[in-house]
Amino acid sequence: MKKVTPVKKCERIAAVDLEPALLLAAKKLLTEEGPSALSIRRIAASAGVAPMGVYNRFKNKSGIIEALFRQGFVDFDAAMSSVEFPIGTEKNLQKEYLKSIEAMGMKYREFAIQNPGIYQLMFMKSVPEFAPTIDAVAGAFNCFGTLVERVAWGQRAKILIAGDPVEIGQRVWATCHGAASLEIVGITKLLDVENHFRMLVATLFQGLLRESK
Amino acid sequence: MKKVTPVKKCERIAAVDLEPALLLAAKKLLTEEGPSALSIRRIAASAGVAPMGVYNRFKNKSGIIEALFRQGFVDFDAAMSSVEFPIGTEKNLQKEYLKSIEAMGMKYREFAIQNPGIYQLMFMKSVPEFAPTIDAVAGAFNCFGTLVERVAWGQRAKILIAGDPVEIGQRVWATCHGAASLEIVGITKLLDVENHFRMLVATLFQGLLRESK
DNA sequence: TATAGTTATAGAACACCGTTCTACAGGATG
DNA sequence: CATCCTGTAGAACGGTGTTCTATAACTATA
Repeated sequence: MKKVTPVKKCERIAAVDLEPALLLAAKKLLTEEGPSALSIRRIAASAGVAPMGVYNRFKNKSGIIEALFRQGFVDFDAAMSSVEFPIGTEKNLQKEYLKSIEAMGMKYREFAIQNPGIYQLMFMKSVPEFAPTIDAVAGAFNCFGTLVERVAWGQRAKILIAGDPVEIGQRVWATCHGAASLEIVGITKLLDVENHFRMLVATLFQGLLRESK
Repeated sequence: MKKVTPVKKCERIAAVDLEPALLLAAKKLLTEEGPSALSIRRIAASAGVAPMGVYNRFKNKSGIIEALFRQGFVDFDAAMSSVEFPIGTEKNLQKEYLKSIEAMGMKYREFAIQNPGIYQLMFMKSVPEFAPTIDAVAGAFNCFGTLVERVAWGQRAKILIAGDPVEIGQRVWATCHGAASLEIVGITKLLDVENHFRMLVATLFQGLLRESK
């Protein structure tokens, strides 16, 4: 028998583009019913296919969840990067800088509460059996770079205190994450959570300012 | 046949005190293998009993998890309350106050990283199918009262800025939780995470101080 | 002491889960 | 047309939470 070069997957045309349909179904289940609804059978059924349909497109359950994880960081990065940043008008620089920082904080919160399922998947290990691969984690850390750059920018402009911008960026991130995650899981007695978030970020940056009050 | 008053459960003497054994087994599984190891069958087997042994002591899986949840907050409260608080020596009051705040923060982190399974159960919805009852949540909020009191104390001593102590307490909590939870799930590039935690709390309180720098 | 009533127990059973295996249908290649 | 490969559905395996059933053990009464 003659040996035949296998037909490459990309050369075949699928009847329907199943992979996006599966991802969409998974995201929908995660958003509407939470992590425990994320089962292979339910994802497959939502996309109108047998469980094997998932295994044909992804390695296993972790595979499809990792795809959600990665897409989440892409969307997150887009959201954060959409926040305007001051150019450098000299006069009200500090004021404008802090305004854009506040806007970033509020954008962070907005992403978290509008995509709680994805947010928990990204930052809160909400699917116990899922651990992202090293590669996916590296991709996730890319968005952190944007934050670090903006911290470093504030330091160069003599607005923020000196120090490792990565470490200070992590302080900012931890602060936003703390408030957002407590809000998502509903651990708060506050009525105006949005204002609380704003005040928290403002307090942190008050402590990060180079100049005295 | 004569109607007999049922024997009350508390009057019976169990062969072994199974309930604590089950809770201990559950805690051990959670700590050593994570939330996905928390199955009725494994808990029961660890305690040397059939699955029904769990249902005889607790309503269902949520029941035994809620017991872990409640015990977690008791332990947490004990840890936090163990931190010394300044009496009021007038002279170095602010310094001592901030020192005790730092100690509380570090105690918070210590609890989280020494009991990551329990911490995630308490604050991070790590068991998707478990939601604490209203009663359990109310108990959980008790520990928050300690923090609020200490914030209010700092306000009365003119150390901290004015404002709703509950809201400000939540700022402190969110900050500690953000750093601790990111550390637990391993989302950080920092080498000295302990120092980062310390600096973060210090930064927040720098922003909460009434006096200028 | 003997009997009746209650409880806790083990084990089977049900529906679900992730995953793997098997058999089959459809299209591309020779 | 014959062959090969791929994607599919469905069954199957061991796991899960939960419920049901039958039995054993224990308490309380006659």
